[in-house]
Amino acid sequence: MLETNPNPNLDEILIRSARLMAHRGYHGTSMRDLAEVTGRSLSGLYHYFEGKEDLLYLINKRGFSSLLDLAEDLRGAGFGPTRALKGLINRHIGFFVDHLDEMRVMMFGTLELSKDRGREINRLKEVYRQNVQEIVQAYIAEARGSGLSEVELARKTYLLFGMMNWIFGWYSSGAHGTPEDLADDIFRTFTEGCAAG
Amino acid sequence: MLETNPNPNLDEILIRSARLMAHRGYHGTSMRDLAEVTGRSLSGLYHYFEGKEDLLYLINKRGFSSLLDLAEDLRGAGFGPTRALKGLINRHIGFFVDHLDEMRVMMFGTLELSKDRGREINRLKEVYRQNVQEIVQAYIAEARGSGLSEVELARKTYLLFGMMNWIFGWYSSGAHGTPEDLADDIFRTFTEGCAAG
DNA sequence: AAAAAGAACGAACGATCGTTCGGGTTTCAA
DNA sequence: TTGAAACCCGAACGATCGTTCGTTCTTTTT
Repeated sequence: MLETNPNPNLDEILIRSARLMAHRGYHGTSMRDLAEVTGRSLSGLYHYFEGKEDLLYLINKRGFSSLLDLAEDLRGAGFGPTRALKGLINRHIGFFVDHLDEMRVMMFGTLELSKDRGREINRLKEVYRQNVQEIVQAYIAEARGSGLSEVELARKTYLLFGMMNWIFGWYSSGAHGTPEDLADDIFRTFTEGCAAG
Repeated sequence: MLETNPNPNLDEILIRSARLMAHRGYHGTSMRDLAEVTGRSLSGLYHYFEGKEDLLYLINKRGFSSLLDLAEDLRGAGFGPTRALKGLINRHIGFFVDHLDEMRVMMFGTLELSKDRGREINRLKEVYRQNVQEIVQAYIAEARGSGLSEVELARKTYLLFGMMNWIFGWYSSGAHGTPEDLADDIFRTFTEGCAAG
């Protein structure tokens, strides 16, 4: 028997809220807007959340946790450097495209969160970034035979994140190819440059 | 005699406003905050601007116009594909780092602008993007001997923008090298892949 | 010196914000 | 069938929002 979702309502509220916040920003979206779009009354929303910040926190926490799960799944597969890098880009882009609105909200940053919650989310982000950085490091070590300085390695990792995350502003699967095409393009550009293929 | 700034007050207001908006978002920054940080009274601000949206519009318009000027300067220099691409990345990153806060505001999008003003800013963005795309196209045509489909070319251009623009979230010149190092890293990664050098 | 224009201000406007409160339904195990 | 827990609501709270108003001080022009 399949495990049922422990709280389908909360899931749907978060998804619909992210859809609104993605297009208006956190401060630009009111609790009244969120109540309307989730088919509830304003006060009814507070049955599920302590406040507006809760929504932003949960969207971020679930999103980055999922990304982290994907990365640690990949680590368990025991791929070599090339397949690991390819797999990571595929998973990241796949998740991104499947959760475009939540990812857009996550890209805006966590400055509206409380100090503790902001730190928690940034910790998740940083752990994920280090996972990716290890994969990048392994790939580069294999491809060029020698390592990179810490600064250079971090920079390269950020450049990869740039290519992957910037899609929040332009990608639509209709006009720019399938997610698989996109992931493949990023992999080839990052490993061989833009004239590859 | 040097041409003097036609309105130094307005310039400083825009810069200080961008600094605040970059860290709190448009809706998260109140006119009272902006009045305080610019050393003026709330109502005194309205002597320079019709309203809050004016500030966002002017920050965007001045920023993208400057980028566009840089790109058309470059076109006038008559460089070959490789030097043109290198020059563009250098200029873009240089301007970005010199105007980090304004660029951060510009990255957030223009959804808070009126329909007409939003269209105007998006037109500036699109013209700049096409300038960059032509440079990318010329480089790829030379490097691999054959062209790319329209979809692939646009995608590659967006990937370059991703590497360049994503720095708004992570780059600090102290910890990640000089702007010149960064621009060089992006150029080499985009043209030869992450293991180049 | 007088007049016009520019720059800045405190006080207040209506609107909307996030949140709270007191009370209703519905659901379901005991 | 009864009672408790979960779910949901309309109405209102104080705070803050962007904006406007009438007025004063300062600078420039005539």
